[in-house]
Amino acid sequence: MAKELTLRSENYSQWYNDLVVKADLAENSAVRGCMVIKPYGYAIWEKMQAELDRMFKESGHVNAYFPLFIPKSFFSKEADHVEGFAKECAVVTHYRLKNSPDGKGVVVDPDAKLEEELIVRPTSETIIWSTYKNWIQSYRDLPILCNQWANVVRWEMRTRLFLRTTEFLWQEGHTAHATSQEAIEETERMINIYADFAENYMAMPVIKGAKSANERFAGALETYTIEALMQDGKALQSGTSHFLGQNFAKAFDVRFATREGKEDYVWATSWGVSTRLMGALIMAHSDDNGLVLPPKLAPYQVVIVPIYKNMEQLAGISKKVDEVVGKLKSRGISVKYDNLDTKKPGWKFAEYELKGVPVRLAIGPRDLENGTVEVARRDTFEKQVASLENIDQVVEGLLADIQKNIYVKAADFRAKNTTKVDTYDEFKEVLNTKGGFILAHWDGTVETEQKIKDETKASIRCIPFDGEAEEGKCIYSGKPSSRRVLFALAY
RNA sequence: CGGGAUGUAGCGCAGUCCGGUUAGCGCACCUGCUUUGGGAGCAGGGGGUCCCAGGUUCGAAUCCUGGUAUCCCGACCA
Repeated sequence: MAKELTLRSENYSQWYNDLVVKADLAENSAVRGCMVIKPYGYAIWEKMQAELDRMFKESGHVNAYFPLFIPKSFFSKEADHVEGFAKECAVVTHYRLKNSPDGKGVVVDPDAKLEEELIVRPTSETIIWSTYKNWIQSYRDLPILCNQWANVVRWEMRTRLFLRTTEFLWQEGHTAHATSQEAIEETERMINIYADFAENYMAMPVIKGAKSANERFAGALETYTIEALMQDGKALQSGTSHFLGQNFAKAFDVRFATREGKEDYVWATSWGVSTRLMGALIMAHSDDNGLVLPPKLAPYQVVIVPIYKNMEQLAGISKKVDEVVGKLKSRGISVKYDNLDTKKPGWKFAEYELKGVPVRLAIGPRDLENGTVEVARRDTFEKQVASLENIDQVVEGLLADIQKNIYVKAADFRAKNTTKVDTYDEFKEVLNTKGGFILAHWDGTVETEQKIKDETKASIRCIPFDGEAEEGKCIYSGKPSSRRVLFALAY
């Protein structure tokens, strides 16, 4: 029996443990706050990776790889950055183990102490900029548009499956430019790519905007973000793109000869998305029957379940299925035929719903006689009987429809849960009863932002790019404001 | 790192307050038969350092002390 699940319980951790773990996505590891991502979950990540990587390359970027370990001294070069990152890091102090003198297990060999400690990268700005220094002499060496797929470690106090694990997988882009203008354009280009990916592949609507000074990345002059709304009414920062100005170039002394023959520091950006996107995908679309995956990211878009009484019947069905599989594949549709004899059809139906497979085809003796197939869609649970003749066309249309439908559903949800408020009382009222995104006026000061956060836990998620200019008064201080900003409780 | 809760079979739990047969239940697993269009039924079976280390006791899953892990709430953060 499927377990009764309450999706909006405000306890996603419980929900993950009950549901997602069983859907083979991830489980907590023995290592503090780290994830074991099981094959099915990893297949989803690989799909995301493939699409993002393609988008990066189409916009002129290349991949590279930098070391996991960063000498401690690298961190003392960028003051703001250190302020933001120096605290919660894993530090390597020794390089050897030896047998314990008491014969029980092993101990760290005290003689193998490193002269300089190594930091397990929490992000790679410092090591990459110390490398770029050697790559850049002239404007002819610019721009550098590198991306790295890697794991990073941040020793957070509190971890949450997918959203804030000690180790996580991500990509981090680090670019170097000759002009401020060019770097700003790159920062914007990448946040747009992230938004495109979120909306058109993950089927998850996002709001693009700039972070307030308070929420900015350590060492950045400007941080752009995409913010998504989860089904429990909380916001999730799903991707960021930073304009770093010349901060890192100055810290790592990366200068170049300009076209005019002068010397200048290079301009930088960095941008990244992580396995947190898998959390976003799950929380944005799933229902009490399990995952709902957008067809563009589903490890297999179609599953075929045979229904039979004996092996002879199965053989007949399998023959027919082979034709269907061939037709689907020729249209670029990924399909899994589950002919395992050890599970029954009902079990398989439930299992693939849990895994979020967008379309399920069931073929039994009845269908064989009539030349039909039962087609079921995951997002609405609707079933129809279709002819085997043009099943590939039907499925192709259905996949496109599902991709669109779950986006529309999420967009509707967000529209219903976005509220404009004009007073602080109203603000608190909405926050406590309804949650979601709140659009309100703000006086632009760090003090006000911080006070609102301290009193309500709500933070400014972003200053939306597409917000209209509108005169108003700050809900907290009453001072004048020229536009609304986006508030929410966040993960 | 502060507050709270919980560690008993692969998973979910009861038993702990008030110590006392061989530690129990559901799911899962194994065998057999019947089943197969929405997580099958019956019968039989296997699986436990009761988180770890000490202590109290004739006797500890249960009481005491100290660890440790996980989860929730804060602080921190992609």
